[in-house]
Amino acid sequence: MSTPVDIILKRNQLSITDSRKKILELFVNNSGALEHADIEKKTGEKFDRVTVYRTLQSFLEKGIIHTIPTSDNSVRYALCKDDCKEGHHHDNHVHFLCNECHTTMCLEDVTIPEVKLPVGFQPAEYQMVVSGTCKECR
Amino acid sequence: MSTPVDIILKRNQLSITDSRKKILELFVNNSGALEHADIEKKTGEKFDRVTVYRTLQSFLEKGIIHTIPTSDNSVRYALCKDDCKEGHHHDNHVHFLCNECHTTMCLEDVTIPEVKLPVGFQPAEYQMVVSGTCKECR
DNA sequence: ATTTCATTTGCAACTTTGTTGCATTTATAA
DNA sequence: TTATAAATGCAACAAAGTTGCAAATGAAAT
Repeated sequence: MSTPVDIILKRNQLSITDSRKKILELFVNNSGALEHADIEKKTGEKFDRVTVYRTLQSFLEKGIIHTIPTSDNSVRYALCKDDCKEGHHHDNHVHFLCNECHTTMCLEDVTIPEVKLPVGFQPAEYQMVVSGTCKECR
Repeated sequence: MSTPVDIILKRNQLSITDSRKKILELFVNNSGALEHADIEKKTGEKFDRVTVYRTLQSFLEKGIIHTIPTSDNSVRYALCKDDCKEGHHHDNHVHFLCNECHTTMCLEDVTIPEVKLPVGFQPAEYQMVVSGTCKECR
């Protein structure tokens, strides 16, 4: 039988391994974004650091997850809602960073507004992160 | 005599030292944002890594520079246009990241548009980064 | 100009984070 | 069940960031 996680892996031509299943499950079951350290903790350091790096890398390449810009030196990943085209996907939603619980989440329903750039600037991608207090913490 | 850089330091109650002068000059003379590694390179590794970290930290605390969100694990800093209030400053402009020359720059004239968040979300700060091709590279 | 004193710097030692090559293990398909 | 390509874990490393402390320096007062 195929679990939801297996289906995602298959659809992206990734072989179904223990680490990929466990790590992808984390994203599916977590509403917020995860960074490398979170994953190591949540899997109980069951997998090698290298494996986690490589797993995240391949999820990223396949468009299963996307990164969220942060002001610090961490890299945060979140599940792409639906299938994103391999390579370039459309991540046109706003991200929210809660200053209380420090969770980063996707606001799938909030579309990034267009902005008028100075002459000569050719936009390709827009990223927007709003920080403040989230629904749960207020 | 006081150079422009000296004035900025004095205004922020920072003693005028060699490293602070040189590093602040980099920001004043560079249009784009700088990360730690850039600063070490551009100063010719004249200053200890620790000094650079501490200098950036104090500039940040005084509101002389601000960070720009990035999707990777780097931290990019740029000069605050005018005096920002110590601690919380208003960095309500859009940032542009060029995919050709990899420069990150402040678009001071482009204000981040407001977005309507789902009920319960209390915004405090907005960040927006547009990537694409800049004025110089097209 | 000289002295004083708090601040800043550089060094050393360390922790954490991320990378690479390679042998072993595992998943998939024949 | 077996063959084989892919994924994993280990080891060794490289890079990034931190901390404590002694020495050097800047600013203010004499």
